[in-house]
Amino acid sequence: MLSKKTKYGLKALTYLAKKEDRNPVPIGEIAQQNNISQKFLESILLLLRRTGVLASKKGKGGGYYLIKEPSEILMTDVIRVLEGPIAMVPCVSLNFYEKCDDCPDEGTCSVHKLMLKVRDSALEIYRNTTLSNLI
Amino acid sequence: MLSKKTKYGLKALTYLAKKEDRNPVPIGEIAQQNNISQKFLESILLLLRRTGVLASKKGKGGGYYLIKEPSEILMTDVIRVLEGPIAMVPCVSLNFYEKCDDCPDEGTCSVHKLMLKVRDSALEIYRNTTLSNLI
DNA sequence: ATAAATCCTATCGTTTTAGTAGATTAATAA
DNA sequence: TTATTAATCTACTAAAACGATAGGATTTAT
Repeated sequence: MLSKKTKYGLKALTYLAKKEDRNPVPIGEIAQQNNISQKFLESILLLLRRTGVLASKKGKGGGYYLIKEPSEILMTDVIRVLEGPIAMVPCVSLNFYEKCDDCPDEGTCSVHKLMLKVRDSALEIYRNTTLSNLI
Repeated sequence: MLSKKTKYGLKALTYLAKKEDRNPVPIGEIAQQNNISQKFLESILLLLRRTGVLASKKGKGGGYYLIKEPSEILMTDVIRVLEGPIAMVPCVSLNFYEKCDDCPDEGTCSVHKLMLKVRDSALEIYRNTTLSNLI
């Protein structure tokens, strides 16, 4: 299941991308327009800022805004920040690889085999989808 | 993330599929050979039996065994039983559809759009993969 | 100064996950 | 019939993750 964090994060990014200008948009507006708990969204936008997807401006007239063109914002990056690994098992993860402690040999593991396919197909989509494709 | 339940279930099924005969295999053997907690595996195999993927025989000489050919056992069925919906959001699920309460219109929802693609690609794989493909 | 906004830390209730324990039932072999 | 083997059923539990919420500190524009 996709976490609400990812869901809300994607909605917020899309909301910002839809705006004509790139002026700062306050959290309150984003939260209201998308039916998201403001406090929860705060932490999500903060995370997106810390990882370089968004920038923010403090104080009156402040808010969050995109620093890159929507067509430059890849889903691979967004999903990895919000949801974590794209792979469903660590042993097939590119960025978060970990060996399974119960599995003696990845080469013959059925789960590994299947999840590798699933990861590849998801990756294919995320790599070829930008924020602008979602508007 | 794939649950251990699904992972263990898949491993157990593969283990059974690899055997030449279709004689009942006791839980203990499956658990040991695959480094799975026996008690946990019990509940998983029980679930697979109740949903018609496996059959069982009680008492001495008993155990679990496949009732269908591995090539007849589709990943769509196995995954749905063990992991639940293939879709990452209920609003794009074929078998477990639910409307999002926060979303006014699926047609314009960016999350919906993206997750539909992801579901389709996963479905494509699961539909075209059987247990025999994992051996 | 004041209002508006982000930033930061901590906490919290609920649900899910991954198991464990123990008793019961059924089949088989002796 | 009795002992053994193995599935079945019910109940419980510890830990982690999830989805928030609370409250204050800090920054900026007017």
